[in-house]
Amino acid sequence: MLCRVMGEASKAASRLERRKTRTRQALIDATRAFLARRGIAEVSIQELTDAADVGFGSFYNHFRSKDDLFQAAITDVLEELGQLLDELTAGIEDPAEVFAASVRLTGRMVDTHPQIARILTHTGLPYLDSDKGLAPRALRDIRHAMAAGRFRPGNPYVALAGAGGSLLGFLQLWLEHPDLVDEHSADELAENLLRMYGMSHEEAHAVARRPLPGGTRSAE
Amino acid sequence: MLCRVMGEASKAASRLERRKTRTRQALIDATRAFLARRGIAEVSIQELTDAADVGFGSFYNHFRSKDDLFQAAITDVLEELGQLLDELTAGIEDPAEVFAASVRLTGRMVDTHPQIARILTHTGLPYLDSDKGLAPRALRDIRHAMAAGRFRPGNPYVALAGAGGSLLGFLQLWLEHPDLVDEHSADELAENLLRMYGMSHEEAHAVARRPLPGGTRSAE
DNA sequence: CCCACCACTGATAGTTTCATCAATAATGAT
DNA sequence: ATCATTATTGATGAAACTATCAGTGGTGGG
Repeated sequence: MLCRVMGEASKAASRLERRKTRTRQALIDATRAFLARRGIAEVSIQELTDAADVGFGSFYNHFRSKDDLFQAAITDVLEELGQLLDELTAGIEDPAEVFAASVRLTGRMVDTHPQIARILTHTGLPYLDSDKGLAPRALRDIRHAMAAGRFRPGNPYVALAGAGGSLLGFLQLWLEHPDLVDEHSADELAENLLRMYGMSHEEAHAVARRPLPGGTRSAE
Repeated sequence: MLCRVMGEASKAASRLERRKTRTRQALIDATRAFLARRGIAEVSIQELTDAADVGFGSFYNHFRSKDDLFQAAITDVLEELGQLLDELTAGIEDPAEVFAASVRLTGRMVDTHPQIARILTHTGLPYLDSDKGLAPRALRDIRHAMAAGRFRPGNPYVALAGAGGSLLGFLQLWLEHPDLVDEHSADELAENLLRMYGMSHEEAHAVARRPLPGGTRSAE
């Protein structure tokens, strides 16, 4: 309590704090892996701590309950994804194209980040209205595009629910039936959504086929 | 094994068979109630049999596992809902309107059948490609409308995933934020989807505002 | 009326999961 | 080097859940 000189000001309250953060993140990461495989709640705390290579007792140092950990893990995924999309679309001027590119990139995640895609289909629906992660960003993009006169949906929340739900449905379809769908289908989905928001066929087609930024690949 | 005279031919293999069906349905109904409240799997078999007012041991006479029962309950819901929609839209000629009316009626279920709406948001996504329930009916409607030249989506499966996902997203939105949405929003959603499928603004608006069939109300 | 049959029932044993806690190890200041 | 502080750890007892099974009761044919 006496050392307030450099402890917090420097970066990350020196070591002890970092150790704490590290085990916490280990638990979250392990949980993310499980969330991708099975749905929620079908895993014991023991399995999670084992997978995280952490003592069983450590769990209760960081989380009140299993649900608490699940929530943290999901928030973690959504926030990471949201930031990734923000970075990738940072250079795009047309707000409608920002939206379309976000949809196309997220749709492609079945290919690029299958783990995250599975987490989304297993747990995404209740987070369509979350104030963190993807939802607020999508709402922001929709509003930008509305302000720019490119979109004319009625209720923007209905528009958001429609887009988010469509995306989840698309991911689910691709994951379960890879034969019916490919990566260009994600472009088609984006085009569909642009039409839904009031754009003409031609305009929607053009915007949804522009070159995509960044080709970040990873198997998570 | 000797009496095949009137046993099966009459109606429902006389009493013993009916008793069996009754307890089975009691379990399914109780499970439906739980599915509406919490998500899947957060309930013990004991709770289910208690709620169904059935002996604990009876469970294993009818279902192999809890998951088995959940599946049966969900199928039960979806099938009932599908048949209801079929009945209500039976008199509509225009296939595009059949589709729109189905969407509008399902969207309104937050108001008319909140229990079923909750089951859909909790468990619906994985059933978007099921061969029973709503999905095959929606696909049928989409194909009818395509054949009639009223819809021009690209891949009909992408179209289906988009519509189903949008609906689930809408239900979720309404359930969690009743202040942002009302029953007319369901019409707006249908209109959005019609535009997504290639209809013009005017046409979509007209079709999505035609009078709805049947006003079946029930609190389930 | 009696008997064979079938679904129903709840107690039980065996397993799994949870939350706690006292002991241990790591950290950082003196 | 020493010590107070704090995170980590795995063992432990309690609680919950599952699957089974021997017994009960309703059903329908003889």
